[in-house]
Amino acid sequence: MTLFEKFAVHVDHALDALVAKGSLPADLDRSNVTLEPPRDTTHGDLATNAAMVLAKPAGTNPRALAEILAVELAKLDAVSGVEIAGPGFLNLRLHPSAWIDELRAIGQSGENYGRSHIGDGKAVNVEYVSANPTGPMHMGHCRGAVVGDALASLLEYSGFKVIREYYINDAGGQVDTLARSVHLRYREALGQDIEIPEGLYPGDYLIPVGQRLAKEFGDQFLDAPESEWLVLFRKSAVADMMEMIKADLALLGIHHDLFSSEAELHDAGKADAAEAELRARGLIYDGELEKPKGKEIEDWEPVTLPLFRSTQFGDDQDRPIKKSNGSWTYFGADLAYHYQKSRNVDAMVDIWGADHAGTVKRIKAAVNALTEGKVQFDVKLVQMVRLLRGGEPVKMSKRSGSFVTLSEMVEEVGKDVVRFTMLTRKSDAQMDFDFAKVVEASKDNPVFYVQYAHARIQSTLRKAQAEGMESDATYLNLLGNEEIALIREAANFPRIVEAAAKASEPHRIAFYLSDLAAAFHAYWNLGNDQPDKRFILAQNPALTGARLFMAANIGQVIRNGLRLMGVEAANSM
RNA sequence: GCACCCAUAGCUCAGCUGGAUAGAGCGCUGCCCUCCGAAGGCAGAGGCCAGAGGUUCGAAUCCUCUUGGGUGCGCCA
Repeated sequence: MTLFEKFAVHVDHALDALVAKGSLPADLDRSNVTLEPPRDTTHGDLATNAAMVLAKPAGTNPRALAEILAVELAKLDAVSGVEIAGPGFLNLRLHPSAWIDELRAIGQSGENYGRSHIGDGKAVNVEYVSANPTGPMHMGHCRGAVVGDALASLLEYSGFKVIREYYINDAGGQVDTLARSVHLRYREALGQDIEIPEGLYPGDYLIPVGQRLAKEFGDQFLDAPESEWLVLFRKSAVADMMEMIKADLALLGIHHDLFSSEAELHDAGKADAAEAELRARGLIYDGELEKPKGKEIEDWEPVTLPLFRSTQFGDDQDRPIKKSNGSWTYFGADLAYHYQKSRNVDAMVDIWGADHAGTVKRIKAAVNALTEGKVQFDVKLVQMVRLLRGGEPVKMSKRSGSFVTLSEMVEEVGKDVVRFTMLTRKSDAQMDFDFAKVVEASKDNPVFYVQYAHARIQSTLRKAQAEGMESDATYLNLLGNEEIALIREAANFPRIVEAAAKASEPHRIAFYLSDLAAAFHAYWNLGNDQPDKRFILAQNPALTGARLFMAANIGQVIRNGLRLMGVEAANSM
């Protein structure tokens, strides 16, 4: 149990005591009572809003309730002082030993410090990346991949049973385009001159696929009609693309548990089942679409299609689930996919690019209707990343097939830099990724800053060891105010992890680590002016051991945070 | 035309799901290496949290409207 959890219980018991005395009603809702470290450290170590939140329903005023609650809290051994402040905050000051106990707790928990059980073993499906299987991963996929992966780790660490899923869109028109593009490369491999028309994929990465098919099938399909090779080439090319994508993801340290195929979903009749279900509930009907506004469409003709009543859920239009040729629309297929998925889990999270923002509402509405709200479903949008180099935009042309690929990014700046940097903004805000800045060794680069703090800790431990001293928890009571301040920051880690998991916001870990690193660097610099504030004091092995113990455990917290982000901690730089 | 996202220091961004005097980095001003890593640190200046209403003990945070940016919007994927 962390220090905050312990004191939350203490506050609860103090309220119980007031109830027992008859000074507080028994049936008050305490869910809004919080216990937090105050922003301003002069306000003490912990603050609770209990008196303010409960005063009104208890029929009293905050100050009066605070007075009697303060008396109860002051009875605690670990509390050295209670103050009533502002509109009715209760500020608690703790004996240093309370923080030193927490430092010991970090030492005992080690790599599990920050782990929690708030997920209660519930199964959560996190679907991320899901790039179309038509080419290599490029930087546009990168942020969603990192955010999704970090979120999955975060949920796992918080006690959820996580399934990392990649949904392969291998049934739409774009994979037919892929197959045709590959057929061209196949002909090329057999010696024909080819020209790649507009609309097909021009990338070089399809050349080896064509060569492989040429080797496998000879000239069997050279002049054959499309109907003979399309399905075969499509399947084969998609398999190749997925191998390529998996290799790209592996460069970022990303490995999914489950790859599900849209085509297989249809083959298994899941989409039809979903449609039947929705029709039975009156959520699908046959009707006509309105002509889209804002854009002139010359060949518009009203057609009767099976429509989902998404207007019932706030969409501005009912949406078709099938096209006039009978095949599934993307929306229809996606609906079926989520329906299928929802049967095996307690919650689902999708990570989508912001370009799909317009469809979030309808899919959430549809899925909620299908699961009757029993399966929590959320879509996290990840905004665009602008690539820069020294402040100048990196030029990209999709038409020529020359975009910045994920593997190029990782090759240039490294996996850890990509991952950390992608988590330095909340995901629904746009971000810039500057190739020059992210590798800069300075304090305005958080990747470096955090790594540097960890490297300093490790080098200090190495140096101490060389001088025959080591981390020792025997004399932790020798630690002073500056050390306590640092421990206080480290002790925030479990709270941050929990909040980040609840909000599905992995970027909070990155910001926290920057704060912790700043606190560490500040502490370190005390030793510049005051030699007795350094870690290694030859004449004082007891204090040295205590400080090294603290340093080692600050390092542990940094490692735990970095691990959630999928970033390795540097031992030297 | 419509939907979604965003708007916080000169710049880039946090702000712990409603808490106290709104924070950090860059840039600017002034300091700190005989030293375990100065690749760092300390201090100062800098704010109408886009604007207007509302909700309540309390709003940058929640609701409505307005303004200004971004993204997307076909039976595409």
